[in-house]
Amino acid sequence: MHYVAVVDDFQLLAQAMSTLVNSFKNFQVCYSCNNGKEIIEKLDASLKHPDIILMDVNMPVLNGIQATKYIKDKYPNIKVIAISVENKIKDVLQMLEAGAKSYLLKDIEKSTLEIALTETINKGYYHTEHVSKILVDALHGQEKPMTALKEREMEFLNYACTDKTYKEIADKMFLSPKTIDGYRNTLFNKFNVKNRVGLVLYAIRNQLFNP
Amino acid sequence: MHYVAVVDDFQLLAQAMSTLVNSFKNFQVCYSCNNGKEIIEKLDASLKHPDIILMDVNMPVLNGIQATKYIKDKYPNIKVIAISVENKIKDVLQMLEAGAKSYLLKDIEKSTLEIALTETINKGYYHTEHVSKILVDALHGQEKPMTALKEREMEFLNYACTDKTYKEIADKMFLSPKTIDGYRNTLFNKFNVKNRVGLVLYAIRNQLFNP
DNA sequence: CTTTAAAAGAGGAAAAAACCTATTTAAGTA
DNA sequence: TACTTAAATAGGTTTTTTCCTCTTTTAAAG
Repeated sequence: MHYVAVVDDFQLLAQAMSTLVNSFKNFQVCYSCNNGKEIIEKLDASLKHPDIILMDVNMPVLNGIQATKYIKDKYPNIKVIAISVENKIKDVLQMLEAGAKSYLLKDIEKSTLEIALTETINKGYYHTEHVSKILVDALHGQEKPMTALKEREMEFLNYACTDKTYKEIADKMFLSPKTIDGYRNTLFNKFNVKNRVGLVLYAIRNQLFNP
Repeated sequence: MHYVAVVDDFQLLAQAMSTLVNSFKNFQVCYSCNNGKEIIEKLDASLKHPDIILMDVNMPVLNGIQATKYIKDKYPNIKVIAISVENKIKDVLQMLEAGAKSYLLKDIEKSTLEIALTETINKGYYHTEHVSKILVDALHGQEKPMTALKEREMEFLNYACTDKTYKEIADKMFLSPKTIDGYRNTLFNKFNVKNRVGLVLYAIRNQLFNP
């Protein structure tokens, strides 16, 4: 019998997922928490630890990436499986880098979860096709190392993602409208877009701006 | 025994939620679907209907609001309980307006779901404190209930949320650029925005467009 | 068969956005 | 200090967007 901890701020999901895991033959939930801080506190307070932690990525207080880093450092034998509703490339890479053994997406099925748990116990990891693709792309697909934006460019981008005119943005940033013109063209080139709507969408899709 | 249908694009949650509902004494899941279109097709195809539908709000293909409207219209006896990870005021109001009997938030607990199901069967509705507050605020604070978009307006909106120029959109929609001009002005007024970036942001923030 | 309302379309004008090609300024470095 | 580079800035032009007011067409209602 292998013991599993479930960590998810979405309580309904955490509890339901526990029920699901308990229905699997060789697995049993030992505890369920609602954020990274809680699971760490539980681990630090108890002598017997779970074999696997099903860890949500986006949580308040302490998110899955931070919690996983801490856990891998202090309890390297505990295997962490990341579970997220989002499949943002950044999240996946950060989570795996932090030490997660698997990364499951929201469109997973009941049986997949059992397979993921079993494989993680047996082979030490479980990757869906989707995640494997992200990993491969990240390794030799140096296509878009996403040129880091400078402070000022970032500031402009955030204004560009509002209904302000460039003149208004210029005022806000204490720059000439012509300089704003320059920032716009720079970002158009960096992001390979051709107008402001393209810029806004790119920013949102790459988490440079939260709508 | 009351029958429940679960509709959620998050399969893991849909299946887990089904397990949870099945564990309640007087409830049993009759079917589980992954978007609004699926549930409607199942209802239309079968003679025996569920008493309650647990309906996610944000789903692809056909979202919970649209599905609920259809269901309340065609099968007024089926009670819909909305479930959402988001607690956006607009979502709540639209969902209740569409005919949902309850609106549950992501921080719900196992027992709350059972209570919500029971109350909805007995009293016809179940509101958490949080949702009640939104309702009261909405009554006092004149939140305008988002005029529904027409088919063609929706189509235009989706094109407007791309980097296409209005001329290109006109070509795509087989309309004159001047008519497109009209659609734009209509939506500017409906959404109370003043330019295309505002339109795009409004669409995204209100789930009329997925970035 | 009118009356009415909504959708589609048009003309013209002003504002904003987008695209060039420059020059000036500031800052870091050999 | 002189050299180099990037940020800031200008001028000028074209295209697109936005905002008016107005007519035609279509569809629904009395």
